[in-house]
Amino acid sequence: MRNPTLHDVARAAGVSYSTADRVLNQRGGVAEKSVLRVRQAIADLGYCRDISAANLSRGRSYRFVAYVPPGDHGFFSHLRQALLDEARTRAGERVVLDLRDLPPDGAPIPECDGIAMVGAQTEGLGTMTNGLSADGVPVVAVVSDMPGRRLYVGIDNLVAGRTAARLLRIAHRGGPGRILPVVGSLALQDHRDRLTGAAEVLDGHLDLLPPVQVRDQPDRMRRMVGQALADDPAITGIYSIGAGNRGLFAVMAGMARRPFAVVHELTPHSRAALQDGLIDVVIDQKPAEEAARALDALKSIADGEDPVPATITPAIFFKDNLPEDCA
Amino acid sequence: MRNPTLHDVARAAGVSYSTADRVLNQRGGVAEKSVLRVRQAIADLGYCRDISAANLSRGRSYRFVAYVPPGDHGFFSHLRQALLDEARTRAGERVVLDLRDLPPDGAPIPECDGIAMVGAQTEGLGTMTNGLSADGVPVVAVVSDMPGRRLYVGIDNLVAGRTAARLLRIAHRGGPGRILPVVGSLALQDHRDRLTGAAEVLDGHLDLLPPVQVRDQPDRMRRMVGQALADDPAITGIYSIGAGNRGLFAVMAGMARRPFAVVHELTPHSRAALQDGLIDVVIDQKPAEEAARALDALKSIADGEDPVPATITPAIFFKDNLPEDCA
DNA sequence: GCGAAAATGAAAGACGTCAATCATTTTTTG
DNA sequence: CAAAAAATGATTGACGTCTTTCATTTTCGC
Repeated sequence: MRNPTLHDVARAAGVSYSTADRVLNQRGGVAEKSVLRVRQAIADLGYCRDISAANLSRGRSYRFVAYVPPGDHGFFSHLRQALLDEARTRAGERVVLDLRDLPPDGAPIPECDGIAMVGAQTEGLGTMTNGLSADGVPVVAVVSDMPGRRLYVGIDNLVAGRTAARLLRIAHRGGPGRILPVVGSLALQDHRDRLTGAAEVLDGHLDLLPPVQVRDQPDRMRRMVGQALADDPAITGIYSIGAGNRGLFAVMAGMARRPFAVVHELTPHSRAALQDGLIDVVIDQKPAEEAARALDALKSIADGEDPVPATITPAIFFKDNLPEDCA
Repeated sequence: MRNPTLHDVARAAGVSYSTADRVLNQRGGVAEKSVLRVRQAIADLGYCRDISAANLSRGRSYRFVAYVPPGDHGFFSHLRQALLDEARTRAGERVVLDLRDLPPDGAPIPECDGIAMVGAQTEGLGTMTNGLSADGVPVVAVVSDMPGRRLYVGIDNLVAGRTAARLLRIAHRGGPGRILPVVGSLALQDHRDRLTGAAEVLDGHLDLLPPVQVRDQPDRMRRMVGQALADDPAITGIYSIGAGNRGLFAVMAGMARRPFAVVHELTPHSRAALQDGLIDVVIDQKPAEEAARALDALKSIADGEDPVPATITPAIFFKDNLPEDCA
């Protein structure tokens, strides 16, 4: 009925609790045949160490540090909130989260059991190998991947780009069209990935114009996209890959026949634009889910398990399937 | 640094551990002013009971029962597998899941800490009030809602229908079209909801034909949809609301100019059909996520917390954003 | 102010694991 | 075979909470 304990395992293996413990926790100094017998007993009984009891005993808490780029609005502020919320609901499971701004290059590595950080353009933690920072702390990349991390939790941006392109193709019904891609910067891997994915699916079906770079700035977005639309009235679709979409919405609000528009990230602004019919699709990476999965992963790693690479499938929102809670 | 313990709370409140415990666990027999002082101390220190320790002490395990309709293929078999997988990864957290077929009416209620069941057409557990079965066991509805449950974990079928309709509208680019809805049965609330949602969004834009009922049977689907398409060559879109889609794929495979097709649930068959271009969109309710959220909810309830109503946003799959793992 | 009732305090043994110590047995080595 | 080394067993006190028991103090009604 109840799960077997390590005592049961020891008894079944015909060894003492100490020996079973030495095997389980790899303390060494155990004869090969004893190791095998204990392993066998563990397998036979289906023993599964009680993590709660173990953590209680160790007096251990999961101290995690999350690094998120600063900014008190937009996507990253959502992510921050999601991380804090998620950590709070796990407070009873001894999870303590320390949320910080992305550190400058060469900042000291905090003493903790794991780090979640937005990858991207930063080198904050210096070189990492085997998913560990220089001090041996496991690092999980969130939202944006980075080299050397132990695990990446986030959407596949290539796939996101392909998704956007497929929606654009559907909206053109197989007919011709000209698509304007708008990126924050081509220096960002994420943006390049989305663009590449889109190009793959559009290729041979719709024309993909050279991308406009707006540095995630609304006013720049407004100016440059407005200009592009004026220069080329044949534009039938827009794929906004980065941030600063308020500028896009402003442009769209002033148009009679709008091109089909796909943007990223559900925010109060994009939500309103969707509802008002200024844009057609929002591809959202669900920061709440990313936060939850990131903490799951950090906990798994801290427990010595193999973290399950939870792929986040981006949500696709239209005017008609917006979630009720204001995001 | 470390979380305060109940001892700390007692000390801060100037009472004994016993009294603090009596307040925390509502054992009664405590003077009002002591209750207030303890509550204050809990708030001041931000005390949060260590659930692991509590469970360890109680020798408690979370014994949950899940009722899923029988069948060794298709959606429900996915759901079963997802539930088992999810339970296994939580075995270390004392979660024990007993997976059963949906019981006949009036079956005895198992002794356990919570029940997850697919709602729908069953009355298996008899009357429920306040989310509790007759024996006081909390019940969570999964996939399909039911009256009297404590919480529903699943997608909003109205929204799913609206989503499908929006995709159909996009695919028609504002032009005219005739949409054939295919349901399993109009007796199923879920199917009616999806149809209603679709009707809302299509209204005034595309013609929605009377629904075909195929009882989730592939051969019936094949026959009836084939007939409908032959009778009305002007059909430009199909929304398959229920199961039995293999029949649909067979019909589509024999057509030169296919209507735009939206179906539900990602299965090996629908996946293949999507990749082969036989259909255009799959709306999936992500059984793995539903399983995870259902267990989350049951655990929360068992811990006496208020479960967070985790809305599941259906995933929208095209040919280009299919997940890698075979579903 | 006296007895009864209510409130409080003190203590102890679980729960399953960890981590350490020390004694004892077995195996290896020369 | 004796000594050294390796392996094993036995035991103990945490960790934070639950639960129960029993003794003691405070409060209340009359």
